[in-house]
Amino acid sequence: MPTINEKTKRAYQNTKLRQSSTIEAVIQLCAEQDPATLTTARIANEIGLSQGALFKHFPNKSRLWESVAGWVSGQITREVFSAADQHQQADQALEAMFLAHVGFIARHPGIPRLMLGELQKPGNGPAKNIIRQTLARYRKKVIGLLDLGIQQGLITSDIDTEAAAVLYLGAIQGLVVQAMVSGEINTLEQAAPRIFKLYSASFRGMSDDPEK
Amino acid sequence: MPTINEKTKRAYQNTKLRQSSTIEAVIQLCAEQDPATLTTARIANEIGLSQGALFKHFPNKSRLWESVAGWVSGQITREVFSAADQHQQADQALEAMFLAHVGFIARHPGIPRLMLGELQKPGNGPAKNIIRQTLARYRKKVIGLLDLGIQQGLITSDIDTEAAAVLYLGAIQGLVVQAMVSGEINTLEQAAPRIFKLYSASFRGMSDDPEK
DNA sequence: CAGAATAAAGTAATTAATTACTTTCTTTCC
DNA sequence: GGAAAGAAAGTAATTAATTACTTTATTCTG
Repeated sequence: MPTINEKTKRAYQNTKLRQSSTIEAVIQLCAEQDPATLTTARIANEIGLSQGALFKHFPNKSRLWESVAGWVSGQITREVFSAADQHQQADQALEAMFLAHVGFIARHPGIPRLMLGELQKPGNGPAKNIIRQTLARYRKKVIGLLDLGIQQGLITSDIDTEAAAVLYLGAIQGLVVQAMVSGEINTLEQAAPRIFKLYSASFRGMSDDPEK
Repeated sequence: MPTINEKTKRAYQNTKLRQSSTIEAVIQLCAEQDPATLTTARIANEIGLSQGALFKHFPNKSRLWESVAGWVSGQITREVFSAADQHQQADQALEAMFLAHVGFIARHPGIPRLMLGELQKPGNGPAKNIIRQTLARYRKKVIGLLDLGIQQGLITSDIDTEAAAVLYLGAIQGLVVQAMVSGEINTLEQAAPRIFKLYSASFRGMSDDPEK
């Protein structure tokens, strides 16, 4: 009953399977290579396929990137948002989101390179737009949670929510880029809580510490 | 006495002049194009030179990138550090540094793309190392100022300085990437003080507001 | 067996670098 | 100071390698 390991066993796989293998391979490869230098030959080789055969499953390279961007967008949104939705208190939701995002990146180290690589390109490519929309949705979620936190009295009411959203995303980026530079992806999850604690100090501010 | 406008007047320019023109052109081009797609032909055309002639002034493309990285590193370090050194109080120095950095990027919008593009590449290319060292030096400067601020009683003594340095760089990155995504470089300098104000709230924390 | 999947070979375009040769600038020497 | 000689900077064309994508023929699979 070849249900689970169908991917590795069968020699001839249908397009749907090949597509998902390809996306997985691209994300894997981005962990060790600049996306801009990723060739169709390298991708095909990674999934044990000839270069030409790749084009039976994707009409062109641009569409391939579009698929990858779509997968990343869906996955990151699902994981991060669901982490947030498990908490009633806004500050806890923000922290859960933060840690979920960093954890996701730690499990898929190629993704920052992938996203930055797309945003790098000027103009409005389809893949870039997907990433852009994902960031915009993310931003709105953060602002929404900050507003909720103000209502709940957990966040200073005089906070600049737009700036706080930028700083939130910047905190993640800073963390990730720092890890990318030093080549230590393993330190990511370890450092994440420290960064968030500092970040949250900017909007807790006040003197009231209910838990201590 | 052809001293000033030598660049535009002379048809045959010496290597030193051509090198600086090339660096300038590359940074200019990065503002509107992905560095990874920048060809020697495009660069040569920008400075009014044939493609082949470029190799009279640089032995190869890699060395060209190295020169560009070196220029960026020197310039950013000089401008940002000198801005910081004009203040005695650590918090003011940090703010001046922050604004100087953002201002520098606003004047050279291609630089983030350039630096991110280099950091994108895995391995240890010479150009990447220059960028890496620049960031490391920058990080140390920030940590040094935070320590000074603690001594001066301007910064909470229980602060996690390493995390604060990461968040500092992340704040700039977040700001810049946000602007890159939305395509609005003009909003950069406008938003910068708001971000820094929020950032600094994370280490001022306490209730004492000497100025209000 | 019929259709889908694959490998293998081919194409046209692009790119960094080289080459053969020309033009301009700089130095030398009378 | 001015011509002659040499160094430096320039062009235009070419090369070898690489790339995304196509075509053809073969092999697997329901």
